[in-house]
Amino acid sequence: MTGRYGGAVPKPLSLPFDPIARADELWKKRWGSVPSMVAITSIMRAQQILLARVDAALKPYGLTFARYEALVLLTFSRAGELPMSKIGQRLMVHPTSVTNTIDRLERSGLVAKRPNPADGRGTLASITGKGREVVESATRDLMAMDFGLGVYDDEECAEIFAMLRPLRVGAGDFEPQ
Amino acid sequence: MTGRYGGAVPKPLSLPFDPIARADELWKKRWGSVPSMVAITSIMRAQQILLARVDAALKPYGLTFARYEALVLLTFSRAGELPMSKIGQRLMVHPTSVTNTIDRLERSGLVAKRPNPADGRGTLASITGKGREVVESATRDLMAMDFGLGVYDDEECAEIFAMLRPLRVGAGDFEPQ
DNA sequence: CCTATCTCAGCTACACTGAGATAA
DNA sequence: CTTATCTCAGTGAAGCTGAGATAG
Repeated sequence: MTGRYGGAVPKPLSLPFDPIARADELWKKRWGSVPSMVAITSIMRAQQILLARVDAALKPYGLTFARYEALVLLTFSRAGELPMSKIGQRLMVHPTSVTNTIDRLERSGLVAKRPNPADGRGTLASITGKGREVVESATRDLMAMDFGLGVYDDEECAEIFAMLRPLRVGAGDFEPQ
Repeated sequence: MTGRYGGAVPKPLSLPFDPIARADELWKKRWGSVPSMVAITSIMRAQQILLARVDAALKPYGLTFARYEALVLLTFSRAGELPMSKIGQRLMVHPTSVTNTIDRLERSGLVAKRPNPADGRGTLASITGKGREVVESATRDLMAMDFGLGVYDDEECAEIFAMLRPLRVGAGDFEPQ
């Protein structure tokens, strides 16, 4: 915490006004009312805040949120292992990103890789005992901090989920119902 | 579009179920009900979807959303110019990121830099005529696509803003009221 | 002297493209 | 042969730390 650099991301100077509301006012005068601009800016900033909080909580484990999600996904599978391709589909990430993520988890000893006996082309990523321990501890920590969403109660969290679901449906993530 | 790579980010295979709802079910059995996990995952995915759409729309202009936001901010200032430090505070980004962003805009001829006459340490970033043209065109495009939020009407966009505001307040972004 | 502003070098995490090996 | 799976190399955008120059 040496560099103060004027107060940027971690602890901003607390602007005397809501920057998004301010942008909305100026936007209206120039280009007309655009509620979607206000909404997207809110989502972008929310993601930034939450990712910073969660990544900070995961740092002691040498995990990022992306790697944590991969570990959880493996935990949820029957045998504790999944093909790389399945991981990419479920986490909505690029295949080369899966390679990268799993390689790092492997280097940390949290995941092992082995050829897929059912498909000579494929590779299985399987969670190790150490991986299971780490995911348990990390999950306890994240739950204790409500994944950075402590200002909301359970019902409000459910509303956020419901509110954003149509966007995911519209993006073709899954077949509704 | 040569690499099909199994269908990842651009056009997923459309899972037969909602992956977040599925995770919620499995999560409940193992760690108990955690609505905040569902909410954060929704926000992360929403941001990913929107950023991909907006960045695609801005690509013809050689802009990213981050650079576009910087241009808009300059457009909103009285003289079309702001100190680098102010830009960082308003956009909530790191000072070195401001340097990087503005340098790229300068290389594209959309922004010019000059020493701050009121503060010998500081630098002003000022939008150029070309920068104003580009931001006008880009804004027209983004508004035409509702910033990727076409599935929501104006009222729903306002709800998203209202819903996420307490999170930004809690992060110390600004003083409410 | 201390603080503020900005830049640079270097690092990390991540997404993507393109190419290629291997197997279904 | 075509398609699918995965890896590697390289690029680009972005964030951070640490250090240092310069000025208030």
